[in-house]
Amino acid sequence: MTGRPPPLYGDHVPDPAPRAAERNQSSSLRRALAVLAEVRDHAGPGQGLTLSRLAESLAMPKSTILRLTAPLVDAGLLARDRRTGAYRLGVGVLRLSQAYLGTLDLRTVAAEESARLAREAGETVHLVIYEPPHVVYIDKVENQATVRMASRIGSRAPVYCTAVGKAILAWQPEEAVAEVVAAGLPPITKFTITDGDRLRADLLRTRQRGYAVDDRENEPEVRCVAAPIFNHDDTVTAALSVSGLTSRITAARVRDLGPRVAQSALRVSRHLGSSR
Amino acid sequence: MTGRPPPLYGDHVPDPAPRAAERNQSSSLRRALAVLAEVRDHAGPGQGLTLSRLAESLAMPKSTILRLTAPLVDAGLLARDRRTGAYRLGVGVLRLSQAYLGTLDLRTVAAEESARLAREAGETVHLVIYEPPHVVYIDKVENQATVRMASRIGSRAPVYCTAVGKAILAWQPEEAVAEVVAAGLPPITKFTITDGDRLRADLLRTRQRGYAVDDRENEPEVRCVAAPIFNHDDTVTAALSVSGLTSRITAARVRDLGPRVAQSALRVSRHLGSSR
DNA sequence: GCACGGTGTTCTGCATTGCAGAACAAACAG
DNA sequence: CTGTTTGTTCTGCAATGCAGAACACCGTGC
Repeated sequence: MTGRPPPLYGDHVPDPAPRAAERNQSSSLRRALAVLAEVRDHAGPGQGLTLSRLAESLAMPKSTILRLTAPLVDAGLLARDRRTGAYRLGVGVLRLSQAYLGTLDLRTVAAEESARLAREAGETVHLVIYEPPHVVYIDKVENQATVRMASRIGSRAPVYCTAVGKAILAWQPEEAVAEVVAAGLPPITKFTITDGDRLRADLLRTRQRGYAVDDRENEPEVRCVAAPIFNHDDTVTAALSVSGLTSRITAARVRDLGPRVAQSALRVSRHLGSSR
Repeated sequence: MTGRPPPLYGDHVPDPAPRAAERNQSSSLRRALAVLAEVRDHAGPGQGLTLSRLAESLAMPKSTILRLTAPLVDAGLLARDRRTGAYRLGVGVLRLSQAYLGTLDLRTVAAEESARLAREAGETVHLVIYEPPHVVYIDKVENQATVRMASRIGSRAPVYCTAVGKAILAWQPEEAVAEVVAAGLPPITKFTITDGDRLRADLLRTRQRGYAVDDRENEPEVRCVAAPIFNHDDTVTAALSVSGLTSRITAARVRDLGPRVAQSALRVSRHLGSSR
């Protein structure tokens, strides 16, 4: 999407014998999706992206964008401010994501367990899936008592500095870990693990005790305990976590919560057909 | 989207002089979006849509769908089951909706609805957000006919004696109500509710009928009807109201306005992604 | 075993369809 | 009013997507 390879735009290679696979790339469709991505990434709460700005940043003629844009607006994926004419995302995207979340059976299966965990722990519970190289939050159960955190559903987070990420990564093959390390481990807080060997040691401990811990590695005031959810083929593509402010989740509490989160995740795994 | 007019697909009108506007319709892009919509609408939790089924229901050749689909998959809007090859929505749609919800300016979303409400009711409409322990006026649409009231945008008001405040409070957890009561309910007018239990009873009625009423509780000559606006996570942090002088807004008129304000607020809620 | 109806995928000539520059219109700013 | 930005329409050119047919690939059931 952001990193679509060579057929960037404007590269007209006068290929004498263009293969079919190289011809049929739906360039217009790809460009339309590039427009969509551009609007998604650069559109502040205040204003959207104007036609000219889009044309400039995507290096396309305005007429092209106008043409590509019309169907997107009709479909509700884009909307146009009727005063300024600026583009923003449209309500249609909500329909998409709602439908998407509806198709996730993991969410349904885990719902009961998440709710119980949230109630018993009195903290916020998150459910994430693994979309390399990130984890994506697909469900959240909040305890009503605490200060509300921003809704995370749909947002992404790095693998190496979150409990859920590490819980998943710990059960991936070594290559996956190597890739994550190779991609770099930029520090988010001063507690973030930025060394590959230390990360591997942490993943080993995670496997041994059955749950992962994020001790202020992603947010300065948040501790987080997560356990892997095993698929029907015993691979790990999801995780369940309990997180909260450090004032509430102490080191001692982590040792109490860990096994309970692992238990909950295990029950979900069983529902999915895991043999664990 | 589902009801796009003539250029359905396959209608080749042998127009001798096709206008530019009729030529540039990005038919391929439109068809790609039709594919997306089809997957969105017909993809149960269990399985996705197979290529052949898509081709059949959309009346397109399989090769076309395959070609259109490739970029959508690359963009993450569609995903393909690696075993069955069936199409389902991809995680990319979450990124879209996440971005969409981030850019939402409540004012913009509510603007259209507020204007209509103001026009139909012929009274002043207010939009407020909840900033405990107050409500803050963030937009106002006046009817030109009446005497103008002092501009309220940005000003704060107590929760317990305004319709907007009560509309919001009625959908908060009991702790929030307790806090408000604990902070005290000083009388503003002689109609102000100053008793915690009476306030709770009023909030209960508000929940039951779907809108809140301020009967001269904040200003001696003003009646006000308000309804809650639900967020994308179905919490309430804003409200919409119609207010006017008691001479114009009678008790009977309140019963007429109530459901209409509730309707308007509901429409705004839907735009914000509420499932209500 | 081999035909079968069912998948998904590749290929290729044809012309429809999208391309982009230029020309136009409209809204501001100086 | 002239200049500079914006958004929009137009149109010749050919690149690009179109769709049918041909291919490869399962499984199932005579």
